[in-house]
Amino acid sequence: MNLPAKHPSPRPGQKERRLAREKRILEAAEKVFAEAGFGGATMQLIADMAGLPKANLHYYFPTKEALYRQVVENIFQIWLRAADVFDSADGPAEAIAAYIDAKMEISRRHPAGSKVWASEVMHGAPVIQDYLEHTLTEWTEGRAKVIERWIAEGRMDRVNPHHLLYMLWATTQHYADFNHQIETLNGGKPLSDAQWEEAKASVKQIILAGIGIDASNL
Amino acid sequence: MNLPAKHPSPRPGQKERRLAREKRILEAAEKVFAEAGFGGATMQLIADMAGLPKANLHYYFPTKEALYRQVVENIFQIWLRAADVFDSADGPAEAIAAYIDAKMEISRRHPAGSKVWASEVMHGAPVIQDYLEHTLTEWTEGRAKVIERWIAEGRMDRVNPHHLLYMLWATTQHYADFNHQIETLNGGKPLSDAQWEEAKASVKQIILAGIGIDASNL
DNA sequence: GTCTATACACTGATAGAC
DNA sequence: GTCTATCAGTGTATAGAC
Repeated sequence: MNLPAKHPSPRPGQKERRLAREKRILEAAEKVFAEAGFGGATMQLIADMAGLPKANLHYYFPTKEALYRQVVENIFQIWLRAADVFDSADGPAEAIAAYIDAKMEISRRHPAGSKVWASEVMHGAPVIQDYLEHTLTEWTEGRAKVIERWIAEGRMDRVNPHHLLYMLWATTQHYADFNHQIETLNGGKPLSDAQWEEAKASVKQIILAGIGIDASNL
Repeated sequence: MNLPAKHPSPRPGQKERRLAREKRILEAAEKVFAEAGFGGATMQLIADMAGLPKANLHYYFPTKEALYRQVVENIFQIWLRAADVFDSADGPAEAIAAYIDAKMEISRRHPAGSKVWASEVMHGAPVIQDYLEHTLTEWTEGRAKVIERWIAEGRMDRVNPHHLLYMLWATTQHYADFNHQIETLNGGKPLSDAQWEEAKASVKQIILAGIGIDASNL
């Protein structure tokens, strides 16, 4: 006799199905939140894009805000992984070049995520404020100290470390957040592979030279 | 006897009153659109902030979109005025330094406007696309040519003019669009006068050095 | 576990009294 | 010219059938 368990016996493959569907929802949500903002996004749009009935969203994510929160936290994780490469090299030239490459690659592959992040911060970080105050603050202060050491060791010009970091963030994320403007100025076409390489090279050229680093051997 | 005209005889001071009220509405709208995005903004919020009944908004601006459009166009005008200083100097050092100063000042004085602009572009420029395609494209191509001439004349390093312009926009606007993040990293406090000066100096230092310009005499 | 139907709140916008 | 009252539409969220 079949005894359907009240709470579903986690049959093999069942949990995976659920996770796969959650992932589809999160990807759809990221796109919709990026295109319309939190206020302009509707559960209906997200559901349509994920290919399931609207009410079903509320089964996986109880509220619109919970879904949004999950999207933003995922983006922060991607941001953190890119931040790691800052420490993978032992000198300013390699570290900053690798960081620029990593962040430019995120802007290229995850423009929607970057836009959601930008929108969240622009609106005062209503859901991610604790991450800004702790994780981001610690990371920033730590990296500022590293930069100051490099300066003291004479390996780069004396610059304000915070403003250097802001410039790195601003410039790399601009290629995601303002990709529509960049495409319009590019004749309405997305940047080609070669143009992306030139963008990365240009950013590295100006910033590295700007802090007194000879990048000719990178 | 008093003869109230059907269509109000434009009494002295009447037109001014209307213009003043429109201005109050536009300022309130800019703030609300910046804080909540187009989708998250409500006519009720804007009306409350402007200090008049909701329905009255529709007397001055027929639809939410018309009000939004006016806000965005005003911001574009401010952007254009700042762009003028690019041509006011005859060399790259003065021109770019003046442009950075002007755009940083806008970020400081008009953060809400900058956020509305960023949001508009991030969402694909639904109302401002024609400005991007014409006014902005022409300005950008013109300035790119000027930069190329400076390069040819040996007055600055060979860099891609477009990516230099993107970096200028990204960096200066970052101080408005991400001011909440910057304030959080500044211990929860807005930048002081001295810190703003240091920000401007840092941006100019890195970018000018980055394109091979000696800024010691600026 | 999944979908249909619906409750309830709130939005942009308007009609009509003043 | 300005405000009060209200409408139609849409949004989030849920109850309950399957």
